Amino acid sequence: MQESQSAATPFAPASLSSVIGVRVQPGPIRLAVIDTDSGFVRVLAKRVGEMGWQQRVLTAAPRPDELVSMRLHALVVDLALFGERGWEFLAQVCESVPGLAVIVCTGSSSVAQRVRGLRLGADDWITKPCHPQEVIARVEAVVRRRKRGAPGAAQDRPVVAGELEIRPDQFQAFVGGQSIDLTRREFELLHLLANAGGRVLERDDIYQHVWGYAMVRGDRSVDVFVRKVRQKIERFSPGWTYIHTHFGIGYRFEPEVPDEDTPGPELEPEESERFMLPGQ
Amino acid sequence: MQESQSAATPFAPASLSSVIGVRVQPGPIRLAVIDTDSGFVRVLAKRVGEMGWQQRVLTAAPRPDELVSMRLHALVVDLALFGERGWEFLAQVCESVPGLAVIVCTGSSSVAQRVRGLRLGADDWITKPCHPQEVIARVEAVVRRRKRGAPGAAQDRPVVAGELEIRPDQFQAFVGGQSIDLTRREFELLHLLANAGGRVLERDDIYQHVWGYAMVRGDRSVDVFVRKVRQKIERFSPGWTYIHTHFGIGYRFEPEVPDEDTPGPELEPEESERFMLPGQ
DNA sequence: AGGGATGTGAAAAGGATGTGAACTGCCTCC
DNA sequence: GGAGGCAGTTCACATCCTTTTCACATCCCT
Repeated sequence: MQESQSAATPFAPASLSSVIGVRVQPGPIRLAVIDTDSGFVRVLAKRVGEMGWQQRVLTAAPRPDELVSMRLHALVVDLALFGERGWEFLAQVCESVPGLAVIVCTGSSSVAQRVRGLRLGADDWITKPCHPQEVIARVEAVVRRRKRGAPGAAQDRPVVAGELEIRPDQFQAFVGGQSIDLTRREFELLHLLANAGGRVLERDDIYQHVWGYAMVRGDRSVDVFVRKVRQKIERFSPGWTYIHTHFGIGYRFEPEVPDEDTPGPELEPEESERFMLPGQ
Repeated sequence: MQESQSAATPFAPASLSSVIGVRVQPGPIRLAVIDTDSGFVRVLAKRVGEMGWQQRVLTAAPRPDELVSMRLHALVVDLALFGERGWEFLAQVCESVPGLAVIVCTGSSSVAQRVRGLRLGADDWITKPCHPQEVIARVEAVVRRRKRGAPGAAQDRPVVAGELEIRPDQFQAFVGGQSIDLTRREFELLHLLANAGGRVLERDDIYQHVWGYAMVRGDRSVDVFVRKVRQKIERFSPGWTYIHTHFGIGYRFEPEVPDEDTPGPELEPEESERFMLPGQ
């Protein structure tokens, strides 16, 4: 009964460990680099990959709406690529994608240029040549600062799956606007699974991520909580199956309405099939 | 702690939350510089003064709680002053005052040192000698990044919710024009919750924003103040519920009047749609 | 069929929150 | 200078909710 995984993302496939990761973030940082310096890009990409971040390398300026659709956390850009239009690009990006961390990484520059760049909205300005570790550290610093800015889970967008709506800002899931009444652990479990992009997550990984420490052999907590979540969802979204068991492995999230006849007696299946994979 | 006032004006009393908060920069940036390099400090102070910022120059390390009471937005520090204890100081400040922007400005350093500093929580690392304009631009960039998310002066606009009217200009809440008589912290707490747009705020976030520094485990201050605020509101607006508890997470603000005519036995009372917020 | 893995229900254990009150430090007023 | 009040903190206790644990049923793969 093994099932195939979901489609690949535009980003380099992230390892499971990076999804479950060490608690740096709700997930790995999504980073884009705009540069043509192949040596620099290669070295940086290697380090970024080691960090478990997702990355994209661009050699030309994307449109602002493309940047938005990439759902980036940070952008590293060499303004030299753009010549005179660099300032314009920088200003436009900073204005149209205010949540995006912008780090300029470019060759030698004057104080006046750096000040201008920072004033236009850049978050940092690094002078080449530079060490990739420093670039990474500065990206981290900027992203960290950005997340601290807004209390509450403004960073996570709601996920709609089948009749379910998972809202990180409420630490709660809803069906038809009504709260499922999940506890914190239950919610985190569901949230983790729903954001795994259809992958099967192993028990140990789930436990590690939701409970925060390593699972001891024989611990049934994950199973018990999966049951609780299933029950609570079933009460409000009968007929649907969201959490699938993979024997000997773990669990996988995917909304599935068992064929036909018994749709919702009262619940309209309006938002069916609207499952969106988180970001990417 | 030794200290010298570089600007004649002591810091103007300001909203506690504006120190750490998501708030837009209503007034000038409050900056402290820890350095003994009199030449650097003098030149920087001049520029800072021209910007209209408020500043303090310190020549020794203040305690974290002193930093909090200064209500700073940013701190520029030369780690060289501290010798080996510099890392310790940096780590402690960044951890206990998470809302404070920390910019290290120090002499020549290695990549490893800069990476270490940034990882410990510094927001930027500038190498001396440097141009004061660049220091200012970088401080601005960091502070700007932190206050993201609140367009305009929405945070200082009155909020009307249910029978409650929260007036930031008065540091007070009213019911029917009558003051609820909240204390400073009580008001800050209510104001923070009411401006969260219905999101659930975690205790740690609340504490960090209202109290200004990191909450230690076991601190019940948030709970106690929530009770005080609830009591005071209840006296003037009986029947309404404004602050909701989310077990294991924190609190959420949403005005709700229990309908007494249609007591649905087990069904949750419908969520109120009378709650309007300006921003968000 | 056998052994291990998972589903299920309920009781026990563990934590979190509500609440009242004592305690501290600071300020004002007498 | 001291009494009294106010704001904020800390503590103890009651209560409620959550999480863990356990025994047993059921399911799956070999």
